[in-house]
Amino acid sequence: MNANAKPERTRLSAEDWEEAALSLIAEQGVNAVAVEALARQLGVTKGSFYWHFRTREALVQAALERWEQFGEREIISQIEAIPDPRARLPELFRRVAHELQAHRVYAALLKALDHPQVVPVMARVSQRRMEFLNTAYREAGMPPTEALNRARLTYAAYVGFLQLNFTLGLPRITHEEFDAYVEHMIATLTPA
Amino acid sequence: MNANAKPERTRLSAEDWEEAALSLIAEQGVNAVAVEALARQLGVTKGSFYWHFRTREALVQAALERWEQFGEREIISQIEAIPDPRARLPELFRRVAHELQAHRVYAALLKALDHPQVVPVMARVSQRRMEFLNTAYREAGMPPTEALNRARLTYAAYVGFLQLNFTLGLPRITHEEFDAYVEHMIATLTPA
DNA sequence: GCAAATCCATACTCATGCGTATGTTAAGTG
DNA sequence: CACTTAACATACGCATGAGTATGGATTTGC
Repeated sequence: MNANAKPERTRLSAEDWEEAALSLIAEQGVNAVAVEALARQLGVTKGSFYWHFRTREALVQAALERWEQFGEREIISQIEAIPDPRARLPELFRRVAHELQAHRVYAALLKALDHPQVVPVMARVSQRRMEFLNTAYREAGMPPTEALNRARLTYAAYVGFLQLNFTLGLPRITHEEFDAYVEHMIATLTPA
Repeated sequence: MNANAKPERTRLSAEDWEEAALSLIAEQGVNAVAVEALARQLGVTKGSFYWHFRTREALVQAALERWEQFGEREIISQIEAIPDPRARLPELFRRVAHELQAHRVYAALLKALDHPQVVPVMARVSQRRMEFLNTAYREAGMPPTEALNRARLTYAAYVGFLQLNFTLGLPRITHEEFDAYVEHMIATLTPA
């Protein structure tokens, strides 16, 4: 019983360190990733760490690239499975809105953009997502130029929303208010 | 001649330190505000600093509050001077779009939101600006609930745009593209 | 069942950056 | 011109956290 409450005294791999670093980033930001602190949390010491990684920078890099690979997939494939192109965008909005838990790492990285290592990762991820939005708008019947600008606008609104409501804790919006806001977004940013 | 190229060997005041800290924040982020580095830049040593401020934290706090006070005023009063309420929002968008230089501090603070001292300042500033947008939308004839949501959406788009284009250097948008984007924002987010 | 990897602990070094202690110079002020 | 105070210099202490050196403990392959 109780397979991993006491961390299941097995030996660690590099991936274990990367996962631990990622969840620490999600909770306390990139700057909180300190090797001795992480080691304590994993029940080992620095000696272990410096066997798996040459430097702290290498760990952060590996963790970020790991997140970049396994982070998105889920929702995108779900949305592409929807047959009617015009139904995809509203559905995308609602899905994203109600899985904000999955966006905690993204939000955490947004508020760590002074760290030079996260900037290129976030740039790539944001670029891909905006291109996804771009084709979604075109497939919904929007002319190319307008679709690109609308994709930019939509993704900017998403990023800004995370900043304003996650990072800054602006006056706690209620659940009903939030749903109304999402519907307002759909009505404003989505083609009729 | 040459009144302040060689820093004009006069003695410093607390305000001088705050201004220096602010411009350093705008260029290199909050974490770059180190007292010894700042002292070198001002041509003095730590001894001077710890006469004016009790701690580094106090300097950061003072600099942020200084920015909070003298940061906004300009544009808001200019916009309120426009007689036709429906003309204010488009004009606001265009003004803000072309004075992005003035928003460098705001962008710099956006990417330093892991620092606990900047969060409350940014929360207050963002709140005030959103309320300004809110009344602007109502004065343009929008019903209250919709106006509030539209204000949230607009400001989120603004914040997100700064993040995507300032902090992340997403594929250098051209001048014409940018103007077209602004007009698209106006068409999408502004009442006809 | 024993060697060679693999994984980890212990005990350091070293740089950075905040803060302190105390001495020194330049302005005022009576 | 004495003397007080604002503004700075110099030289420390001290905590934090990265990285190293080296040896001990476990696996794993043969």
